[in-house]
Amino acid sequence: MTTRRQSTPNSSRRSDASRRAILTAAFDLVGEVGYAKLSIEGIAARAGVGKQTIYRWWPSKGAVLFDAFLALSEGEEGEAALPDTGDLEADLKTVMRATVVELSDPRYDEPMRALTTEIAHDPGLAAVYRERLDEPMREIKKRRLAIAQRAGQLAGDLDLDLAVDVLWGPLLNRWLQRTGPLTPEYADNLVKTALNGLRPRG
Amino acid sequence: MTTRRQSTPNSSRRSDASRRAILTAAFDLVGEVGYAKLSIEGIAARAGVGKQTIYRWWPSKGAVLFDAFLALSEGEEGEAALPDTGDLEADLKTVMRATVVELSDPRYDEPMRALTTEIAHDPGLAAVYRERLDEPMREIKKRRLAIAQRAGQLAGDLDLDLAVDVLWGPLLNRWLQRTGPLTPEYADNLVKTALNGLRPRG
Amino acid sequence: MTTRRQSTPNSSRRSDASRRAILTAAFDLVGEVGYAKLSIEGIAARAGVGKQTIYRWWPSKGAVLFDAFLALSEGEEGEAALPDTGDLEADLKTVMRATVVELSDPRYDEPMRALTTEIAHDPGLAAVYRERLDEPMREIKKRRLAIAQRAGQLAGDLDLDLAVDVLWGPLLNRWLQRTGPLTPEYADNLVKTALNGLRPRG
Amino acid sequence: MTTRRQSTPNSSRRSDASRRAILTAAFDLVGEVGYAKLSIEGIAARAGVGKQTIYRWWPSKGAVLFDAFLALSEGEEGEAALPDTGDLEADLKTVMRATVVELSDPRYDEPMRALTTEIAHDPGLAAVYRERLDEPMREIKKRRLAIAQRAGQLAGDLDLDLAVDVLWGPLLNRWLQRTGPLTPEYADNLVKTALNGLRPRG
DNA sequence: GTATAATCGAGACGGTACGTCGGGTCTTGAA
DNA sequence: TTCAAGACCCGACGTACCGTCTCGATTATAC
Repeated sequence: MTTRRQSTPNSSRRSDASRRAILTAAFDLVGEVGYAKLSIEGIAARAGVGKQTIYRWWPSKGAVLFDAFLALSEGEEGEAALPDTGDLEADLKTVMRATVVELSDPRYDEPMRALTTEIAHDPGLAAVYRERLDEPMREIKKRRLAIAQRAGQLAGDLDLDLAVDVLWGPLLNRWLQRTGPLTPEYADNLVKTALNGLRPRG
Repeated sequence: MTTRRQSTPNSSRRSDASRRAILTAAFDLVGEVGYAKLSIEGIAARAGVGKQTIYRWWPSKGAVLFDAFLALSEGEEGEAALPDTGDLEADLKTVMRATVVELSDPRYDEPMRALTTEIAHDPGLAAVYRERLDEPMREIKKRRLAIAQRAGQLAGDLDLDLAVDVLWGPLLNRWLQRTGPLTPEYADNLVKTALNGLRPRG
Repeated sequence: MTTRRQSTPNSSRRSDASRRAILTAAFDLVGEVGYAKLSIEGIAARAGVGKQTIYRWWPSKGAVLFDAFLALSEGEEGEAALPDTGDLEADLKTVMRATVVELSDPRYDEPMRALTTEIAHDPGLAAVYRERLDEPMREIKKRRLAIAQRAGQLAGDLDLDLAVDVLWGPLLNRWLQRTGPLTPEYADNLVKTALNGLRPRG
Repeated sequence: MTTRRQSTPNSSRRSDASRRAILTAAFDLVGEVGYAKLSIEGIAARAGVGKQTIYRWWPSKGAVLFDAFLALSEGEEGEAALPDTGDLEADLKTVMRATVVELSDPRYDEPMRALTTEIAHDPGLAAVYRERLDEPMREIKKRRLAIAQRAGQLAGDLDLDLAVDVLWGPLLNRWLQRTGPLTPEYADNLVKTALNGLRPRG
């Protein structure tokens, strides 16, 4: 039997109850009052914790929030995979529609914006984000695309990282900047257009 | 046709010197200290202006910053157009490379991140942004794409708004989240891939 | 027929309506919100007058308030005299009781405290106060005392200025510092004690 | 009998260094710039203390100043007594002349005016003032008068509180309102007149 | 009987201070 | 040693007024 995997290196003295209370409080609060009004004091008060306990273990407000997200996605990792029915376009549409639903859920919208913009301003956080969240997710996506590529459904010389960008980038950008509404139809059109390209086909 | 005098409708009593000083100070400061450390107090001090003069005319820090951007892009509007050599792919690569250069310029990087994330958190600001900056720019892009479409270089049923998303979304997303480096090569590959699609061609 | 006596030297152009509105507003406001919260802006707003109109004619908040008091006591001056029934002690008690009543009237209490403390901090104002309000009142009091002195009811070598101090000083001090309640009995005892002295008689 | 350690009941966590620095700064500043220009911000800066530390422990600017006075008079209390040579008039003149000197000292004049006028406007402060400063001082004075009264030097039915008023009220009033100069002669005359009364003596 | 110049209401302006919030550090006493 | 609690110094918030400064729009003489 292996020891419990630990996402944050802990001193043996560290109170796990406090840690959990802080992450929960942070996630809840950012959804309630928004990122701008989120404060360490507020998190500490809500979590029933001294401010020092937060400062002792996290370097910044963004780091707490980030850990709160990590805690959420913990356990999903490793096993997750994109659906594979053999029909790439259909599978991607399914996934993209699910992403649309998730981004539209007010319960996740605010916290996710908070995390995203925090990352945009903090290169250090961005690096951790890439390593701990973005890369694993990207790997999952690339896995499905690689299967399709091997089956000749994607261009043989296609850079799969770029492919992920072309598929998800437009959606995330539209979400973040509210350039337009996020609908299942948009998800479908996006997948179709990205796959076929803007040029006319034969 | 009469010339436009005033880009922002002003009370007749408003001091234009103060307005300009504030916008300049805001833009400069956000580049120097970053958005997180940008303060109304700092802007006022740098601009040699009372705080009240800022609060009198702008509802928020983000709104000041936004106006600073507007002031920058003023005058360019209306005449601007994407290059048109007849070769769509080459033209788009030229534009996309220019965008890469601009986004890499530290003089614009911080302020643009600040504006972008501010918009992400403030729907009101987002609406103004769409109307005053995003839509005009998007129109310019769509104009070039429409020409190509009429020339049969783009799919006849292509939604040009979506096309703009597919072309620029990936780049902006990579920039904001620092998912990877912004290089001219990336710009080229992006354009090529978006035009041809992920699927194999002929 | 003589021309109207003018308490403040006026330019012929000065608007008397504004002047009156300002003094009224100042007096009313100091009674409503207290001296600490009395502001030039408030007075101007209440009087329906531009701030500059106040600054043009008065050097300070205290000066406005002072003029408001002058305006009140205008017209009384000159004719007023202390009662003279022949019985000095009775007459002084009457006057002192009236003073007690006036000082207890909430309509005058706050403004009078304001004026008094303003004078305490502003020697310039104090000088004007002495000349325009204190001296005239003191003269009236001394007139009555002089009559009594000539009638042998007061010590022949008595300094009447000091006598006024001894009679009214204790009352004003008790009022201002709230050292004790202001009652008619206190007024009576004060008069009696001041007249007879602290030493035993006879 | 145990020694008293703490004059003001303190939370156990309160920093006594800060408390003292604040009181000293307040007293010094009021003497330097006057009460009108005394600001919490200024006190905090001078004391090297955060503003919040002042707001945490005092409700108002006046309360700080008041405590500064209390701190000054601490330690003197209890032992102090008026001189008693057997000659009441001489003793009172001595005391009254000392008061004149103190009130004329510019080092005490401004702060004392500030305190007095603050008390005049704040009944709450006035109550504390009576209890902590006025009553103890008054008691000391009455003690001396009581001795004289028992010796037959003062009227048997004399109200000693009123006697204190009659002796000190005129002086304080003249000082505060600057009705006239404060001289040793005035002190002497005041004592003599108050003792003998305004009426002629046998 | 009109010019014309001082005065008016209004309110923007550069400032100072307000009283509050939260940042991040430090200390205390209990577990 | 860590924890909850919270005082501390500090910086910024957004507001209230300060006293100065334009702005037209009245007025009420002096032309």
